[in-house]
Amino acid sequence: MSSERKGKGRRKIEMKMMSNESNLQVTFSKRRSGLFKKASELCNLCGVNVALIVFSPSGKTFSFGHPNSDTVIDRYLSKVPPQNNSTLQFIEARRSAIICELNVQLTQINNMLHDQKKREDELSHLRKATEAQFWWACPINKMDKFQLELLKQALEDLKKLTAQHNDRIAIQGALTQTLPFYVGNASSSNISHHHQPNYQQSQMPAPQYFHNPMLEHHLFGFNNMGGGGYGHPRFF
Amino acid sequence: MSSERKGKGRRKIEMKMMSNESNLQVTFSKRRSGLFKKASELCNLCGVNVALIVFSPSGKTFSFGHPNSDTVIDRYLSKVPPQNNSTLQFIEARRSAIICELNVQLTQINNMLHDQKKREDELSHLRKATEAQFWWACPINKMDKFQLELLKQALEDLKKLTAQHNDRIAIQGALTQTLPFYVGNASSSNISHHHQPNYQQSQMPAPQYFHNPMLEHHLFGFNNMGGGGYGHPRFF
DNA sequence: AAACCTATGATTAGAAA
DNA sequence: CTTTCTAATCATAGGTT
Repeated sequence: MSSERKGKGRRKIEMKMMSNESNLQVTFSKRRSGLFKKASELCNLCGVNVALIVFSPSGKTFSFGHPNSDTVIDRYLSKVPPQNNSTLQFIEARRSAIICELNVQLTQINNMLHDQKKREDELSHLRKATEAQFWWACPINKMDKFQLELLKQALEDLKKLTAQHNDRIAIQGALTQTLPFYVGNASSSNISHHHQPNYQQSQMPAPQYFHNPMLEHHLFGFNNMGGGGYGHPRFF
Repeated sequence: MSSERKGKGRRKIEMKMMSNESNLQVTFSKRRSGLFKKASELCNLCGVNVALIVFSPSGKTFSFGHPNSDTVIDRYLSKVPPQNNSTLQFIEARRSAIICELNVQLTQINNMLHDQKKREDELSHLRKATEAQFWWACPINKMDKFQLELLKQALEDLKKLTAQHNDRIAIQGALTQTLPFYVGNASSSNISHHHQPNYQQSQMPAPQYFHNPMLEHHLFGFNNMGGGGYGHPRFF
């Protein structure tokens, strides 16, 4: 489902050390170029001092500076206190590690957010589709005239079916008393039979009896509202 | 035309020092953040040494380093020869200026390329539209059966029109001999009148005589092929 | 200034050369 | 290692709040 893709264009990648060596090489090359371009653009647009130094995995040095990398580095080094004692270095190293860790966490959280948003959208679509398909499963006082007409028709159909069902069961019951061992379906008979008095199934006709799914919801609704009488429920 | 935009989303900007102060401030902020993010991603993905230093227009210092900016700067400074003499500094300055200049030129060329491509697309679309509208202006041997039928009908209509035109002119000629000084428009008469004998316009009936534009192209084609006779041309 | 929005320009992952 | 191509993803200019 979520793994299928139409195109094979750019894909999102996990923001962690790439394992594939050759892939890493290509990615490094591309992203280094992009990074230097961005630095250059920042200089062109804003005319600020920038220094950028990158060592490639293979040890090659790349640098960029505006107006000049050494000038910017000097300015930077003169700003920071000459921290040559081990305590400051330790603090610096720990800070760096913490930043890296926070970066990873941030990325993970972003991914989770993204996934969650996607799922939300899917659910929203699903809900809309469901509402369209099962419009009749909403409270009656929210239906429009047309929907009420449809429902009325369906309920009248149900009434007929229920009456037939009652008749059938009554006749089956009568036959049972006459022929206690006969059990069968009144498939080809217009005359229905009666059911056993100790009928232990649902108090309701099984939902699948009714071909129109519109009815199921309202049937159960009525059943809950009504006092749950025993015997054959009558709806009209 | 080219200045109208549907949406008000991102627009391309010229890659030169921004003049608007507050705009520059915002852009600097956004792009600085993007630059540092990219640097961080390069570290996360490729695990390479990176140092990035930026001084804001207002003088604030921003820096990033992996594993640590000072470490990377030290490594960088130990790589480059301690160039403290004025010649090397001069060379460096000139190189920097040249790079800036090249950057500007590159941007301009890219813009030209982009514009050219856009114009190309527009022309392509225009050509397609034109081909669809003036399908009948293509060589006859490239038409399909249906198109040939249409053209045939149009040419037969032309034949009739031309015959009528000839008759009209002949009658006009006769009238001229009878009424040599009459000049006027035959606006409300079914019988046309004459034009001056030293008629200097086209040897062809004016194209607008024919209501069907399909004919113009092929008429001129035939006219060029024929020997360009004088008098009233006859096409069929 | 800072954060958010949207349409659109820019970058780049993957595959191949 | 660098480049190219394509289809996605990402970044951001200009508004708005």
